[in-house]
Order: sequence, then C-alpha cells, then structure tokens
Amino acid sequence: MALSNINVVKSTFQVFLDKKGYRKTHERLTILEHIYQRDDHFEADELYLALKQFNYHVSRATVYNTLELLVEADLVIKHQFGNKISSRYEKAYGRRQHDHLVCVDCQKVTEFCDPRIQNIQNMVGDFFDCEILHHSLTFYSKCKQADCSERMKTIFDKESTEK
Amino acid sequence: MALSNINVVKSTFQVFLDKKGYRKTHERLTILEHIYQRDDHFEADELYLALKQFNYHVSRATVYNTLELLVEADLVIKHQFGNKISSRYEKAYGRRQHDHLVCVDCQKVTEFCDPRIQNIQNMVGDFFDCEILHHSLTFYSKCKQADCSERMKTIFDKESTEK
DNA sequence: ATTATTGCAAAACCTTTGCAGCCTA
DNA sequence: TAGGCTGCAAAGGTTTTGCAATAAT
Repeated sequence: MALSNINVVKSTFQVFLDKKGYRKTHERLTILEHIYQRDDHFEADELYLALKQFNYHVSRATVYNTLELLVEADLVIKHQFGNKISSRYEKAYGRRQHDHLVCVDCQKVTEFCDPRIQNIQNMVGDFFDCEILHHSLTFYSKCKQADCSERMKTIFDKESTEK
Repeated sequence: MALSNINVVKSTFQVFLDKKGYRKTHERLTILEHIYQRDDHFEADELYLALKQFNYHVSRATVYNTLELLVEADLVIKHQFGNKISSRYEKAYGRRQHDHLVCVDCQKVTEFCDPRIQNIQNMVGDFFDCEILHHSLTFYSKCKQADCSERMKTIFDKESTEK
C-alpha cells in the first residue's frame, strides 16, 4: 500500500472521530497504522500480540474498542468465517469488493471477485423490498497447499500417539 | 413436513449411527424428532429450553453433542449468521438449496433461492483448482416488520430513560 | 478542569470437557 | 457385562464490562 494511502486513511479516521466527538488517542491512530501495514485476515488477539512485538503495548480492551470504531468508520471489515473460527478483520480502504475462499483445515483465506454477486444482491433486495446493507459470501474447501497446517497437525498427532 | 418424512429421517439417522458404531439413544432420536417439527433457524439453547417445555429433560451437553452428530449426518445445517449471533441450526433433509437474508436489528431470517450461486461456486472451484465443499451466503438488511424487536427495544429504551 | 479513554482484571457468553453413574448393545 | 452416553458442573476461549488512573480537549 502506498504511503499516501496511509495518510488518507489516517485523516479519514481523524475526521470520523471528530464528527462523532470521540478523542484522537495515540492508541487509536497507532492501531490503525499497524493494520494498514498488514495484508492478511487477522484475529483481534493476533493484532494485540503483534503490537506487543513492536514494543507498543495496548490492552486487549483498547484493541477491541478500536477495531469496533474502525468497522464503524468503514476502514476495517469484520468477518465471521466459521463456527470454530474467531472473528477476522481486514483493512477496507482502497480495496475492491471481494469475497472469500476458506480452507476448512488450515483456515487459509483466499480472496476472489465476482460481479454477479452484486446482481443477486440487487435482485434479492428488490424481491423482498428491502435495502441490503452488505453481504457475506464464503466458500469452504480443502486447500491443496503442502503446508496446510491441519494436515501437518494430523500427521503430528499420529506420530505422537505412536509411542 | 409429512409424517413419512420424519420416518425417513429417523431411519437415516439410525443407519448413520449404526454405521459409525454410535448408540441409538432415546435422547438422540427425540432431539431429531423435535427438530423436524420446527420450521425456524434455532439456537442450541432454544432447542434445550423447548425440549424442557415439552417435559423432556436433556442436558445441554447432550443437545450440543446430538446437534454435532446431526450435522455430521447431513440431517441438520449449522449457520453462523454474524459476529454477535450465536450458531443457528435448521433441518436439512427434503429441503432445497437456499441462502439467507438476516435483519441486522431483530435477526429475523428469511430464505431465498438463486441458482447463479452454484455457477459462481463452480467457477471459483475451477479457478483455484479445489473442490468446494459448501458455501455460506448471507445478505444483511433492515427488515420492515412493524414488530422488528430491535426497533421495539429502541423505543422501550427511550421511554425507560425518559424518567 | 472535565470527562472520555485506557489498562487491568473480573465477568459474561456460548460451547466443550471431565467424571461418576446409567443404559444400549 | 462392557463401555459408550448422559447429566452435571466446572473449565475453556473469545469478547465485554467495571472501575480507578490517565490523558485529550
């Protein structure tokens, strides 16, 4: 992501905070900056730990609070990819609409685009006479990576019980 | 649902249990019967409480365990409709493929069918050279019902703070 | 100076697990 | 009779909340 984008995003967030009467704290801006440096679909706790590794300590409460604000500001998208997978987040600004393919074993997330989903969304909204705010489309498959972690884990489990 | 369907479903489950070497307990069969008498998208705890109302006491552990078995047997589908909504379940046998429209306020679930989703699924599977096992498509909207519970709640909250 | 925000830990929430006793096979 | 299954309660993981201290306005 270009540096200029980070600045646009930061000022967007500041304007949002102003408009809502929320305060511009270091924690909030730093968390936003960090999120826009990553390119994955991360969990709240992963973000908390990553910040700690950068020697920037914030509490979990602040991480969760800030993520909620960023979702409200449309700068971050929150996903629920499955029953046993905790919530995932990704940056939203400057990214085109896309959906996700998730491996049921290792939970690897792949993005794809298909404009037909928008058509379906419009038709369903018309049919039920309601305005659809957003959608969630996820395909679940077994991924073919050699290092699919669940496959590794299965092998490991077998070995460890073969004592 | 026709009575004959219930019998088909019960024997399907029994065959499944046999094949897996699991036991046919009263609890499991009774839970299955109850699920096929409902037509909604229910939570595990709602099921637990409904059974209690019918004077059939089972523990939550058994409810969760049985739901998992029924999902494994393809007799029940498990959904995760949003971050703050706990898992929902619905019967699967004898039902055509469909997806869901969920109200972001009252969480009312409406079903819809669109064959184009299957086309998208096939194309994405081909593109990434993987077999897609299943999908989840959910549209989120504000429902227009007069009794949308969240709308009621908002009104109530206003009243209760206007003391 | 005010009061929103933070950090911490405790609580809440849904779901899973451990174990003694029960019931299916 | 053997051991899978149940009920109960306790533990688990993720997210939220209460409160005193801190910092933004």
